[in-house]
Amino acid sequence: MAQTGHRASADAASSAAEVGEAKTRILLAAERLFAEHGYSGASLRSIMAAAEVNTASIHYYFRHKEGLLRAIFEMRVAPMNEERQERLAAIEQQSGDGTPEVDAVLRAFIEPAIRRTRAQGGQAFNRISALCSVDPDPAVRQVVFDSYDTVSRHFTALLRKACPHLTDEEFYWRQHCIYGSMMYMRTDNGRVAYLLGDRGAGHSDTALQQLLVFLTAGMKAPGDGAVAGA
Amino acid sequence: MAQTGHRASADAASSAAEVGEAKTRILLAAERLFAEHGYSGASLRSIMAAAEVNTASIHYYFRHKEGLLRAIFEMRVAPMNEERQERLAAIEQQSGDGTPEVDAVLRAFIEPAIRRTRAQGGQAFNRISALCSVDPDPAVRQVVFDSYDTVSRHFTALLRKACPHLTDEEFYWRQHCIYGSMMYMRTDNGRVAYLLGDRGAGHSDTALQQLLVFLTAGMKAPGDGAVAGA
DNA sequence: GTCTATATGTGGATAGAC
DNA sequence: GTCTATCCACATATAGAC
Repeated sequence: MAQTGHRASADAASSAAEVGEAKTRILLAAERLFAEHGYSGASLRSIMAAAEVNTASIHYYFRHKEGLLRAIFEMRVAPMNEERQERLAAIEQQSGDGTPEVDAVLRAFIEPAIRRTRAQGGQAFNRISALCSVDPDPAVRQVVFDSYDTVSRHFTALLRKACPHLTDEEFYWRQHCIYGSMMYMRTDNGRVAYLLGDRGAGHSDTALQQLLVFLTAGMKAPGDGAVAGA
Repeated sequence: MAQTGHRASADAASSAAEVGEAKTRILLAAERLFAEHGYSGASLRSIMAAAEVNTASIHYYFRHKEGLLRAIFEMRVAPMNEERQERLAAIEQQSGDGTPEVDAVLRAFIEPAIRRTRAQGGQAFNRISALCSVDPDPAVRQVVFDSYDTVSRHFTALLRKACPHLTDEEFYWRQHCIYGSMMYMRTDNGRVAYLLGDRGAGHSDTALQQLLVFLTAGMKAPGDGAVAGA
């Protein structure tokens, strides 16, 4: 009830089921509408109507539209990134100077991003994240970059160590396949799960499983150097 | 010079280097700006300014913004789809009742889409196509759907025959990886090549090569049925 | 066919009363 | 902190003269 002065944090979602203070209602409504129509496609007016707040409140709490988007990202990405970092660090420590397992590195990075079915906004955010990651608007790209860059670098460095059979250029392009596959999976998965609610849980598991199998095989495939080995 | 009454066709790009009649200038300017800022991010005003035409001409030639987008798609996709269909049909005929090669089917579908470096608008369109394929706007999705659906179905059917080791659900999700990888590759590839001009040709070849290696490995990876074979 | 001027709608953001 | 009323920029689209 109190603490409206605090910035948007991870517990915003958990307290959502309760009475719903204005700020939380705005965040959840925005998340839903951004997922449905994209960032630029969802107007502040439609968000205000869905959240049942007045015209000025969004600017009061979030300054501007971009601030609202950023708040949503901070709310959702923080716990995801924590989990990713922990798991990546564990792999790093375990493998020492050797080459880590491709499969494990991919799973550590991807699973926390895909498996977000609880707190019903989680799946909607999957779709937002996917859409924003290819949005041409520099402001949007900046939000995405700020949210993911640190962990992504960590992931990339570790995955690179796991793929000594690839040249830098080969690795570069294959990484595109990883991000693209994740991105596409999240748009659809987000849409499906949004429509199906909790019934989408089974779908989500299969999707994750197939994604990991696919990407692992793709990264392990020999480069130009090795001809038929591996 | 004449034939301004004809609808936008494949030769619009080739005659672009000439004097440049208004309609062609609009098409090329729109292609460039849609690629740069996305469909909804590029205003008709900015397009008119770039094409050096007046406010009314776009509506005169294309009725509305969506008509302009559709004209661009028709101009670029028609030849691409022809090539795809030919190559898919060739594989189909060659393999008869047997199972076609995964590698060949993927290449037939993907190569015509990625290798579009000539007619400098080709790469810009790659990016437009990628962006629009995940655009939440129903009108945009309709344009994309109308352009690609027929050939996509053909491709899917043939690829399905090439993957008897997968269940329908496994196949469904792995297809997401294909479309996602293509999509992401095309956004970047389109951006890079747009900035680099013809110097991006080498990049384009490597990108295509790695994409095919990656996707082939991913699709060939055994499903749940087969455990360690292949 | 080509242009200028403008209609009409909607967006984000603010001022200022309560 | 909360609300109403409004500003202003910019979008698509059209009317109608030349």
